[in-house]
Amino acid sequence: MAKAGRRERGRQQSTRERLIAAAARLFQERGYAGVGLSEVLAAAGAPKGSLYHHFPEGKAQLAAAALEAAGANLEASLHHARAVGGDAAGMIEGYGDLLAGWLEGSGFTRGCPIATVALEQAGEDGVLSDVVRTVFARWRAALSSAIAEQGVSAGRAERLADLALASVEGALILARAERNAEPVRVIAGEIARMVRAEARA
Amino acid sequence: MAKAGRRERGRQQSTRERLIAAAARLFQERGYAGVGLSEVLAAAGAPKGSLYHHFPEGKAQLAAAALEAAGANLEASLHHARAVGGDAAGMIEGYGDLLAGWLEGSGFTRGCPIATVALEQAGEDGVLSDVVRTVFARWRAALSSAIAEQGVSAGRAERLADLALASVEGALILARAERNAEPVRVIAGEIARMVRAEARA
DNA sequence: AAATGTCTAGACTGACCGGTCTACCTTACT
DNA sequence: AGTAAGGTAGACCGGTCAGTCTAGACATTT
Repeated sequence: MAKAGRRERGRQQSTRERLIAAAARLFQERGYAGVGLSEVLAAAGAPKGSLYHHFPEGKAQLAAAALEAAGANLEASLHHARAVGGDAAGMIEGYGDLLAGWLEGSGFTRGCPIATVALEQAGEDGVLSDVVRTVFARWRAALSSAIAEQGVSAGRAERLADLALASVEGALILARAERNAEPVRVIAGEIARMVRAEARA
Repeated sequence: MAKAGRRERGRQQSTRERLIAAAARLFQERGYAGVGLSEVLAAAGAPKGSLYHHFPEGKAQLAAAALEAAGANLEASLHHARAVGGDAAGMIEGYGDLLAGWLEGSGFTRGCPIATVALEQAGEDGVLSDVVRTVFARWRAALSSAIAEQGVSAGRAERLADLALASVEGALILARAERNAEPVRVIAGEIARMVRAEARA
């Protein structure tokens, strides 16, 4: 059986996975500086020793792993929304619906999983800024390739992808501030309409 | 001379004003939790006693005053951009240019003066959340009234204002992450074009 | 000049921060 | 059985956090 350690008991998560999940949720809710390690450890049910065993470089490394995981997760949802929604516009609408649902389901504590940290860290240059950059790039690529497949030129598709991404990110800020998910749906719908119009043309 | 204390020496700022200015800049750059009071005090050149004299409720009260001041400042810039730009679309373009200039001038450390704190505090309900809400509301009102004056219906104008606000906020996130102000200008131009089209119709 | 209220000044406090360290438990291999 | 490796457990460390407190500087009023 080679590698099956205690971490494979049933379908429970390993300590490492629990740490990442707890960190992702907390950083999403209150940002990097706003969350202490003790809180992450409590949420994950793990002692400090485990954290520094799995993430020897500490908080920043844990946060990088958490943002990466959350980014990959949302990227998968994007691709799923595209498959379900049919075209790029449907993808954007589905994406907006998904996020609006997250907002409402969490009492507006969870918006974009990386935006808060992205803003906090925008000035610094460390691992976190790098992760943020690559996650955004992947989301943009997913959007722009979907738009380009609708017969929009590559350059124009990238612009529209930027616009879609920015609008939804901004809508999430407004929605969380007002505790009302409507802006997210409205704005996603608005952008979807715009993309649809250009795809037809 | 009644009220002229030492604070009126020349055109220097009072301690209170320096505290607010320093706090506004630092919170804009790195968020609420990411900035310690000692750092604000050092930047303002003031001792702790002065802070707690002017802001007896401490950090939160200082931050509220700082966000309010920054919000009013940007609102004034919005109105100015409207006067200079001629119409609502010009206002949005001018607004984008202004923010893009801030970004570049600060090495991408300063974006929206309230967005970072808005996201950090979105879950909590304290003074800060209230200030964030009212500042966004005032920005939106400035935008939507300008758009409505172009012959767009009130309801539609509000939607477009939401879209403009959200897009620019989101563009600021992307721009700071990538250290490139272009998205801000491009997206502001895109929204301006959209508003112009609807105003003509 | 005495008194008053405003503001400055910074030492100090207890709590919490991220990070280190040693000890121990469990599993796998021999 | 013995041992090494992987992982868990939490006490502990210096530093920094927001906030309190006492003292005094300064300007104005009486």
